[in-house]
Amino acid sequence: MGRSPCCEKAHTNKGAWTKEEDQRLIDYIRIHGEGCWRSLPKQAGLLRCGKSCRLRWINYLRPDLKRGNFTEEEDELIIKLHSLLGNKWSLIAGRLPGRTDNEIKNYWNTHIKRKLLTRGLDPQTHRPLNEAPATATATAAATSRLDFRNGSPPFLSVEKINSLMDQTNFKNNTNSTNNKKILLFKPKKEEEYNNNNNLEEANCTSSGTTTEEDQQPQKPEIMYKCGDLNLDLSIGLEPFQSEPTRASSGNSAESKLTQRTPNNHDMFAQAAAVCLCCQVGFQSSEACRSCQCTNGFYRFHRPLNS
DNA sequence: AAGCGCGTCAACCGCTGTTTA
DNA sequence: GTAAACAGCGGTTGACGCGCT
Repeated sequence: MGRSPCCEKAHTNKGAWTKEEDQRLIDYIRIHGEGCWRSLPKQAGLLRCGKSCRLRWINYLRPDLKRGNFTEEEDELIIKLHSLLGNKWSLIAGRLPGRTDNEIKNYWNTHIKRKLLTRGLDPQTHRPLNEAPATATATAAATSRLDFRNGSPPFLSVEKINSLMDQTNFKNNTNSTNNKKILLFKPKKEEEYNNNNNLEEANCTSSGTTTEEDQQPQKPEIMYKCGDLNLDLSIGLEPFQSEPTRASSGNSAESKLTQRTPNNHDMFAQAAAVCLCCQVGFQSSEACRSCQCTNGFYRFHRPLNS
């Protein structure tokens, strides 16, 4: 049963790539495109395993990579995304066009960590360093960020949600049956209700302020979902039941979208997802351009070919 | 000039969820 | 239904370059 072995691991090169190997990989992908990493090395004449080829292409050879020279805006976006997502480098990279998860991870460890420390902030919790450890531990788990650790689904603090609502056009509801707070996005302008084909614009271009007249109750709430990022922004007044899944699995955030149980289905279906770029105040940034609306659902797109 | 320490980053490793035979 | 490989992720390692002594 099962598949046949992917490659002859005994006869593969390791370590730094040579220019010739790079060129072979580039030439091959230019002609045949990405994917099928298993058969790629053999067909491209490379003595590398497919995994190594994929990594080399994604992290180094892809033509759309920026490489180096992080801007101040990117710095701040990374910090904010990290405060929400934790060490989900691939998700963070998905919001930064031209950046790879590996590059961001390295940049975080070499630059941003230090930057936060000089600001007196804990790089992991994003809370002040002088905060009492016990308090910090308790509040970090309960209030600081989307917590994927220990397999728990993410949850946000009331203060985080209030903060996000201040920055965006959110309105909160309390679902008493589920004992969970649900965020509902409401576009500012009435015409945005009449323009359902442009929901993404309604979100991405909305300003951070909401006036009384904007709160028009006769209009239905428009639910936004985030396709490939689990921004199930509900908060548990007590933590969710932990799922026995591996916390660090990169695709778990996505797969959980389809792994919801009937018990929490309603809550999940109602949970609003948002454009993170807008959420963290980068509506006008380049990062926001990766947002895309599909079938009425709000989606984030990873950079090309990632 | 040599030795050392430190920072950077490409690449590897090991793990998990998904896919496929 | 099961087992094995694939794909992709986060964590870690080690080579390299640079600055300081």
